[in-house]
Amino acid sequence: MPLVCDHCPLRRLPLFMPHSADELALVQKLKRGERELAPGAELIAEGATNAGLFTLLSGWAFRHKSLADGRRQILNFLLPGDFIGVQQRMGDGAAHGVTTLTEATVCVFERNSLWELHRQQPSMGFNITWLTAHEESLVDDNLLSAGRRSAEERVATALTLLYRRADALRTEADRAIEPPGVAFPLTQQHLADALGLSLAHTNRTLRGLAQRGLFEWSEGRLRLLNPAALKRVAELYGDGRPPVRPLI
Amino acid sequence: MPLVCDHCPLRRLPLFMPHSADELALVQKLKRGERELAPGAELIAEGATNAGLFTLLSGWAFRHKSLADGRRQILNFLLPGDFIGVQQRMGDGAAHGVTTLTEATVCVFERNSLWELHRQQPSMGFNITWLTAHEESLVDDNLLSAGRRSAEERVATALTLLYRRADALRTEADRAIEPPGVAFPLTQQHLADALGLSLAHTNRTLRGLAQRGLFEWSEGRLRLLNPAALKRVAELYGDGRPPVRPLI
DNA sequence: CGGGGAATTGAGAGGGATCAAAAAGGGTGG
DNA sequence: CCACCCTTTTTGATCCCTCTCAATTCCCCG
Repeated sequence: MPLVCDHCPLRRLPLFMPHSADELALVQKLKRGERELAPGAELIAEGATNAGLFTLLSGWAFRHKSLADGRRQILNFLLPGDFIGVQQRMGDGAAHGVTTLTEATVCVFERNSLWELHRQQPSMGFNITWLTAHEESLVDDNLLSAGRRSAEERVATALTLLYRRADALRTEADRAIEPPGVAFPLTQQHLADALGLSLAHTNRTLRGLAQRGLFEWSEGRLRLLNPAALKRVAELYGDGRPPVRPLI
Repeated sequence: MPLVCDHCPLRRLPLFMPHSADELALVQKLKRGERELAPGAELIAEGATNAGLFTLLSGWAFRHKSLADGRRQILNFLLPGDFIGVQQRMGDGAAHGVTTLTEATVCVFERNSLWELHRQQPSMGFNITWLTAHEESLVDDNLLSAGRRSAEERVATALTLLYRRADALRTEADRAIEPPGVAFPLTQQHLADALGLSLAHTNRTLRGLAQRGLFEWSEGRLRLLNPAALKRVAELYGDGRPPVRPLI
């Protein structure tokens, strides 16, 4: 039986802002159900023009597009709480695909919910704009990396930013219980596709940074052993706490 | 004296969708005035956290971010009708800057208009989401280029896509009157910064394609002499007509 | 006519790509 | 518990696309 929004475990995390009863009721009303996905499942096919609308409840996924000969670019990674499918109907350009990295659960909305959310609760419309603009800023960062950063800088940047996002989804209790580091369910191939590097070079670069003691990545978990040094390599500033965000 | 929205020449273009009287009245009410900018003027400084909100009325501009040592990445180009400043307050990451390429005029809104537009006219809120999502899809394309396309493919892609956008802003009458091609107020340095290439290599690549007779770029105008061949090099599909879009 | 930005062109170096293959892991059915 | 297969990670060797650094040449403008 599908989850009641009000009981959604994500909402209890400090990362997400509280919503009013009216807002929650509307989201609940528009919710069509849930869908479980296996690792590597295509939630939205590349080129789909009228795909659905989802909120990622658990698991990781990524947006991607590719060229005819198979070269693939990962546009950004999706973590729990990310809203999926807003761009699908609004571009002329071929749309991107969305594929899961792990087992995942998504909350399913009807396509028209995008408009209903705006119409019935303008604050939720604003929240959608917020999320869309925020995701764009992630893509901006990735473009800066792909366009202007060296391989080493790209890897350091990606590890740091993904670590921060993953970490922000945990409670203090989680941090105490879990083994060190955060779950990091990527393959080096995924990282390479996200950074615009070849697999071989991504591996060598990772290896180089790891041997300098900056991080440890094994058994699907990532541990930053020297976050300050990573930040320096990546030329990152800021405290790294992702901003409190809405949850649709 | 500032322009009355209802008389805005942009609205007469078939590229922009019609808006209701209520919608227009609200936009008019939130409009604070206009601002004229010289070429190369910084409309929003990189790193500004509480910048303004604008609609580009005339001229070209671009969004960009850069690294400490000066390497710069242009995220996407802004043409008349583009809405500017939505992302500014919503990211943790440092914000991008916005700089003009030509003389430009922007319509100035108060920062809080973003919320007022959503609140007072949900349809305009939806339009803002639309524009934000659409801009994200442009950045997606640029990331695909920077990450996975060769220099030649990047140049062909950028020329084709920019040509289409510029062309869509003209009326049939304009096309008849103007000299061949579209106004293309870029410098090769700008193109290089947008594509993640060096200036020298961008020049050589442009030269190579131009000598093969694919396009002509001189005196600030771009003419596609062989658009089909360019599309082929770029691996682009679709008819290239940008979708009809809202105008805030 | 001088000056400054933009476009070109050359030469040489190098960061990553490619191509291959070996080493690790991780299931899975027998 | 083991043999086997498939995926992922590593590592090596070589190549080449693109960058860097430097000059020139253009072109526009005062």
